[in-house]
Formats: sequence, C-alpha cells, structure tokens
Amino acid sequence: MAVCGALRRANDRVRTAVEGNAAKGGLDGAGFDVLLTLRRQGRGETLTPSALAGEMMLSTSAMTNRLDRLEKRGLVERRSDPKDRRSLKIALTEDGFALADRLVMSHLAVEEQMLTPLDTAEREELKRLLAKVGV
Amino acid sequence: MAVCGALRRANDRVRTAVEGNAAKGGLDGAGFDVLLTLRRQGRGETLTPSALAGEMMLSTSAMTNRLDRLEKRGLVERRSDPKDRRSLKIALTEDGFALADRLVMSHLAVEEQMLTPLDTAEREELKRLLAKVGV
DNA sequence: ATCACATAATTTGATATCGAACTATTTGAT
DNA sequence: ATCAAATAGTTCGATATCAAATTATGTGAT
Repeated sequence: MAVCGALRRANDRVRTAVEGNAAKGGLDGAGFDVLLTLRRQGRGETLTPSALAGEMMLSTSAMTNRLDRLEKRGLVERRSDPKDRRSLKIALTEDGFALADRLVMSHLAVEEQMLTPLDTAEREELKRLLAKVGV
Repeated sequence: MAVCGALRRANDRVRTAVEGNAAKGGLDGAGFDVLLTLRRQGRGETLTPSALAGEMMLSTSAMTNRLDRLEKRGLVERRSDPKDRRSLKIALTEDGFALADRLVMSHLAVEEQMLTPLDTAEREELKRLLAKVGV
C-alpha cells in the first residue's frame, strides 16, 4: 500500500523546492510563508499577529519571532491599531510587497514545475483524492 | 489548482493522526519513527546511528539526541561493534520491541483509517499520482 | 611503518518552535 | 463605576533540530 509514505515523500519534495525558491530572496520557508499570506490579502491590507498565526497554524510566540526577523529586514511593519491598543496590524512594506511579488512568480513556477509530470485531468484527480484523505 | 496546498493539508492530517497514535505509547513522532525503523529490520537486527539518520533523512546529531532519550527509557540499546570501535549497533530492547509491536498495530489501523474514504482503486491511483510528483 | 585523509558518533553553538507566564488593554456582569 | 475574566501580543524556559567542531578510530598511499 504505502500511500502514506508516498504522501510524505511528495510533500517533502514540494516543500524542499518551495524553500529553495524562497532562498532566492534571502528568506527561509517560514518568512516566505508570512509574506505570502500577507500578500494574499491584497496590497495595503493587514492582518493581526494572531490572525496570521491562526491562519498558518502556528503559535503566536513563533509568529512574534518571525515578525521580529521580517521587521528587522524592513519587509513588514507593525502598526498599532487605534481601535484596540492591545492589537497590531501587520502590513507589508514597499520592499516587502516587492519581494513577495517577485518571489510569488517563481514560487508558482516552482509549484508548476513539480506538477509537470501530471496532466490537467491527473491534477484534478490528485486534488480530489487528497481532499478525501483524513476526513 | 491548489494541488500543493491539498498535498500539504493531507500530509498534515496524516502526520497528526500518526503522532496521536505514538502518544498512546508515551512517544512522540520522532521516537516512534526510530522504533519503527528498527523494528522494520526484524527482531534482533540492528542499524548504526548513521544508517538510521540516513534512512530517516535526519542529521546524525539529531539522531544522537533521539537515541539518548530512547536509551534512557530502556527502549533501545547502544552496542559497541567489535569490528569497528568507532561504530555502534542500535538494537531494540525487549521492551522496545514489545512497544513497537504494540504501536505498529494501531499505527497501521490509523493509517488505514485516514484512507477509508478511498476505495482500493482510488488508493492505487493516489499512490501512482503521488509517485509522479515525488519521483 | 607512517601519516594524511576518511569515517562514526558526539558535543557545541545557534535558532525555531511550543506552552506557560506575563503585561497591557478591553469587555461584561453587577 | 468597579472589578473579574477575556484577549492581544510578548517574553521566558525547555526542547529539537542543524551545521560545524571535536574525538576516536580506521584506511590507504607511499
């Protein structure tokens, strides 16, 4: 059978390729994921650290750490929320958006590259089968 | 498309379920993987720390750490190799083999459980498609 | 036989993560 | 209006991992 082993190997391979792409922007997979999640919100949109952590299935303390690094590199900003002074809005800076923008292109190309052995019907079938796993 | 996202989510679900099973034996996924890899060699068979690390795609230093914990719990033994005094043979103890034996049953049941939504043909198809992604 | 190099495992130093404790602020019950 | 409980984010302590350095041993070229 060994379906679960095949699942893990395929996932590892994709993850490695995706991290390789992030490295081209001087990021690790962790930092790239944050940038990508922020960019997905759209230009100028923000998320709180908690929302980011929740979306990325990460502890808030890990998110604090990731944001520290990204902020230090000038890729994200912490903006205080005037409505709730406990809360923060995390926004991509110009640089952050530009980097995310640049990386997302090759990121998509890398993901596409990993799937080249599959034709369109196979991709749909794979997605369908994966969605059924673990219900 | 989002095939890669589906891949990651399916893998996460399986991993979580498998770790839940390991926890029933007081192990984490890391320790369970080592026991399982040793048990797969057969009763009384051994592997060196390097071989284990290689097989599990882990650094040898991480393996030293895992073996320390398992040895402390009396689940594995480090046996010196008379042929090469640099080298060690890692063997399951009686307890280790018994625990691995007990957990592997429920482990397989858990993996099976994760795949119940798929019939036999679908499992084969999924494995085939995953193999095309993961080489 | 010697000595440079290779190899096995461990130790060390750095970092990412988690859960728990902490600080500051808001909410809600009275 | 007050104060207990909830919430947002950070800090802290512990641990797992990796890469590099280290120790001990083996191998091979001369």
